Amino acid sequence: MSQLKVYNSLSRQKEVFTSLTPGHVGMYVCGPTVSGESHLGHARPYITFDVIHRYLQHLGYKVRYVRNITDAGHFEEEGREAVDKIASKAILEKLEPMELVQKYTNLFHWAMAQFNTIPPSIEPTATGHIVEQIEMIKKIIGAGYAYEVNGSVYFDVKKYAAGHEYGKLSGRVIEDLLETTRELEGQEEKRDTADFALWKNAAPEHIMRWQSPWGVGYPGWHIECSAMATKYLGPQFDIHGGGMDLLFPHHESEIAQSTICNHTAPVRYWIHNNMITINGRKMGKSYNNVIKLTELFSGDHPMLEKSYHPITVRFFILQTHYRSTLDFSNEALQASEKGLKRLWDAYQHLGKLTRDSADAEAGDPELDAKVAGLLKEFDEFMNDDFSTAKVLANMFEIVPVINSMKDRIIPVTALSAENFLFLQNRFRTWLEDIFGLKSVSEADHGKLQGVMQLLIDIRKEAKNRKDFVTSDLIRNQLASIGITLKDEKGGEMTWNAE
RNA sequence: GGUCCUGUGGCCGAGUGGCUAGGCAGAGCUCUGCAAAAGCUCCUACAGCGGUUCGAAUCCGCUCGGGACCUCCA
Repeated sequence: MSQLKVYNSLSRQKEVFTSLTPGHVGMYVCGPTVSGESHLGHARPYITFDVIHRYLQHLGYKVRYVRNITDAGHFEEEGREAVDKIASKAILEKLEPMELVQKYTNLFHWAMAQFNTIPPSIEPTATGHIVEQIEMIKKIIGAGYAYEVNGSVYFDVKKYAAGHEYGKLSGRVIEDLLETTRELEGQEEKRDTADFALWKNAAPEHIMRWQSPWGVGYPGWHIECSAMATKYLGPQFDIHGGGMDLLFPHHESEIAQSTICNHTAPVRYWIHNNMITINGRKMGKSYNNVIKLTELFSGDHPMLEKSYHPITVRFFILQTHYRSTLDFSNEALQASEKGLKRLWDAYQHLGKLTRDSADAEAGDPELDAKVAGLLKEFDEFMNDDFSTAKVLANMFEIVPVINSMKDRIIPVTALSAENFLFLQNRFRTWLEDIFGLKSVSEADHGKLQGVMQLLIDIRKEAKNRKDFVTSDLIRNQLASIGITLKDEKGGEMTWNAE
C-alpha cells in the first residue's frame, strides 16, 4: 500500500508522513473562540481534521487529538456591555464572561455533534492554562527574547529573526515586516511593529483579568496554543492544523515562542485548510457575510433557499480538496444533497445484497477487475494528501454497479465472492468510519418502521387486486408528508423519509 | 503597495505532459398500471496571447480577471 503523504505548509510540498513516536500521532488543531456563534466557515477545519483524525486511526495510529477552546480575550456580546461595573450592585446584570463562554461552548459542541465529528482527546481551555502560559512567558523573558513595558510583555521579533527564520512558514520577509508603517493601537509600547504581545496589561474596564508577575492582565493571542500544545503533546509533535488565515501571524508566532522556550521547532507537519467563500469572498466577520450554523441547519437566513442537513454540509466539504477554496451557494449545496442521497441509497442497497460463495469466481471478470481497481484507489487517493473528493468520485462510479445488482440487471455473481465482500466492507469503512457520513433521513425510527411496514403490506395487497385507487392514495398521502414510496423491481417496496 | 494562491463545460468541482474524473442540472431511450427511483446513451471544457515539446488544462513568459494574508479572523 502507498505511503501517506501530506502537504506541509512549512516546506510547501507533499512529504511522506512519519510519526515521531511509532504508532502514535500528536495532533493539535486551533479551536474556536467562544465569544460568538460558529458559522459555516468554521465548520471546514473541524470537519477536515475530523476526517484526518479518523483516517490516521484507520491507519492504525493511536492519535492524541488536542483542540483548544479560546475563552480568554476581550469579549463582548451584543446588547451587553463589556464593562466591569464594580460599583453596580446588580451583579446578575453585568456581563459575566464565563457565562458567555459557556453558552457558546455548548453551542459549538452541539454543532460538532450534528456534524458527526469525533470529540478531541483533550479540549483544553485558555483560561484553564493561565499558569502554563505565564511560565512560558517567564522562560522567554529569561532567554532574553521578550521585554516588559508598562505591565505588558512583547516578543522581540527582530532579535529572534537574527538567529532564526521568522517568516518561514508564512513566506514573510522580516525586513518588510519591520518596515510596516501601519498605524495600530498600542504600537508605541513595542520596540518594533513586528513584535507581538505575550501578555497584555488589562485596562480597568477589561473584564477578563489575571494576576501575573507583570501585574494584572491577560495572555496574548498566540501564547495559549504554544503552552497547551507543549503541555499535552510535548516540545515537538507531529501535526498542527488550522485555517490558512492563521498562518500569519498566529502560527508564525507560535513557532517563534515555542522554539525559544523548548529549543526545538514545535511542529513537524503544518496542515492548513482553505477558506469557504460566498460569492467568491471569504466568509468572515469582517466581511459581514457569515451564515451561522444554526441558520444553515434551520434555513433561517435571507441567503438560504432552504435548510441544509449537517451531514449534507459535511459531504459538501468533503467533495472538495481541503486546500482549495470552496464556494458556497444554494445550488452547490443542493447538488451535494442529491448526490449524497444517491450515494447513500446505493450503500443501503449494497448492505442488503448477499452473495452466495458457492461459486466464488467472478462471472464478469472485466467488471470485477474494474471495481477492484476503483476500490484499491481509495487508499492511494487518501494517501495523496487526503483527496477525499477523488475517493468519492470513485464511489460514484461504483454506484451504477450496485444499483444494477439491486435491480438484477447484472447478477451479484458478476463480482467474485471475495471482491463482493470487499466492496461491502470498503463502503462501510469509508463512508461511515473514515468520512463520518450517516443517513440524513428519519427512516431509522423503530415505531415508524412498523407503521410503514403495515402500509406497505396494505398497498401490496391493493396492487395485487389492481386496486390502484387505494395504492395510489397511500403513496400520494405519504408523499404529501414527505415520505417517498418506491416500487422496486421484483415487487418489493422501499421508502424514504425527509 | 508587498507576499502568495487561483481562473476548468449551464452550475459545483477532480486533475501527476499523452490514457475524454465525479456530482448537480438538461436531452433521448429502457424498465413500469401510473409515479418515483434505477439503468443505458448524449452534452468532451480548460481566461487570452505567445513559447518549450512529437504532444500542454497540466511546464515557461506576458496580458486580463478573481481571491487570501500583511489587522481580530477557521
